[in-house]
Amino acid sequence: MLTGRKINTCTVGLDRCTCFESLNADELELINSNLVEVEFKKGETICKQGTFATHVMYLSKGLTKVFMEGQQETLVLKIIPEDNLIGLTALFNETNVFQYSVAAYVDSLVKLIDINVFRKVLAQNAKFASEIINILNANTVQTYGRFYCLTQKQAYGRLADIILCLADRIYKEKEFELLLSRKDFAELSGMTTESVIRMLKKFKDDKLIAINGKKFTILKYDKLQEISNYG
Amino acid sequence: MLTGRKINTCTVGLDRCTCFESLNADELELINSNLVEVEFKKGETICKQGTFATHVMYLSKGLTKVFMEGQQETLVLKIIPEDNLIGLTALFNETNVFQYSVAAYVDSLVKLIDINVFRKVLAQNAKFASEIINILNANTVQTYGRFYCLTQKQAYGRLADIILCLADRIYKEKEFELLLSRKDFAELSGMTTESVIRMLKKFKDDKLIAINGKKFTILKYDKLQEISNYG
DNA sequence: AAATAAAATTGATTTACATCATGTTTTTTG
DNA sequence: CAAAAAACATGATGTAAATCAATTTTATTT
Repeated sequence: MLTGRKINTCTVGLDRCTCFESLNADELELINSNLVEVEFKKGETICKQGTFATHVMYLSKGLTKVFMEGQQETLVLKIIPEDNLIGLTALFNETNVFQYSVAAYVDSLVKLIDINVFRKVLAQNAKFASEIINILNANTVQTYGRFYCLTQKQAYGRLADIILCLADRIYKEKEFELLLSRKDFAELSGMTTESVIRMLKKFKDDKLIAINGKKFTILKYDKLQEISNYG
Repeated sequence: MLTGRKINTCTVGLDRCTCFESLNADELELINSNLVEVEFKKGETICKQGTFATHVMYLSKGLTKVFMEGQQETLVLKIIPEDNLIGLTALFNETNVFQYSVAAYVDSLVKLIDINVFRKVLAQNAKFASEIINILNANTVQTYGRFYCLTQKQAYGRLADIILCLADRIYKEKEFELLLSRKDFAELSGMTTESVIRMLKKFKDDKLIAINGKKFTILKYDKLQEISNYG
């Protein structure tokens, strides 16, 4: 029996990243002097699966997806909104290679932090390391939730989930302009584009949501929540 | 394109847990004096989703599964063989509650380490913290692999996967006595018991494996590997 | 603004796997 | 060692969602 917080496909946390506050002036300076900020356009690849991990990334602006690429299939592991660290998994990876790709859903700003500098600070500042453990664990729990949803819930539930996630955690409005294409949306909810379209239409016909081009409006929040909790 | 190591549903790493070697005598003593060892019989619950996380666990002997329980569905997140830490995710969890259950596949021996003592050592020993980050990341990468397989591969591939995992990583033999029931086996490969039985029969008919009661023998390793890489 | 390309939509068909039903072993237990 | 209960096995049927095919709408380029 799942207790407490509802499990969803969404991986967007509500907390702000505060780990850098545990650094002293020297450490902060060390990080900042080994950092470059890069702009990525919508759709661009920020980090490519299989390449050497030379940086830890901090998304200062934008919205990204972290995903695994197979022969033809691709799996979105998580979505990462601004003010979050990306690529921590590569920190102590014996292969030193990114196990996933990261791409920008919208124009994004990314700070690239030298991975060895990051490692150095970790090894000397236990408080900071604890904060990072904290972040890693929060991430893991969220990914477990998504893992559960994508394997156990059926398509309508997953779709309802994502819609609520976008409204609650990304746009923070019941009405929003969807920035993702139907294809991205489908990938995110683990189904085909055609299925997403058909199911969105069903939601629309059932007056759970209103869709006007890219504008989405949630009409029956509770019903969607119910469907999300397995519909 | 997935590069390097093959991705599989198996979550059993090959490395031994060495993190405690970074502790000094005092820290080790602190851990050891706040530790009890408990025996769990096959099938017993070691840790229950939703309960307060008071301990980090170290599996000194046995084989366990970490799983999420839903209304009716259950998802095996990972399997954990001996000499591994369990429950690290709970370390900094704001809710202080286990997000998953753990159960023993076979008779197991578990060391329960007081979570606050563990936290204390983490906060004072950056080297140890780094090792833990290492473990967390290795775990995450493995879980991502399983996540990918369970969502993208079809049933035959997943089943081939698990058989290879057991042979390669658990029993380290091409012939082994399966300790799991068909039901457990099904749960682990993300399908129904009936499907597992049917597909095992197919593998048997195709002379990929031989089954004699609980005894499994891998006959065509390469073919199974091929099926696993999406068959 | 016409031409071209890409994205979105709709319908028909297929399929992998679950579910249901029922029978047969194997294991457990009084 | 029967009897009851799990676990294992197999066939028939159902179905959620993918795939395939075609059309319409929207966006991009010349």
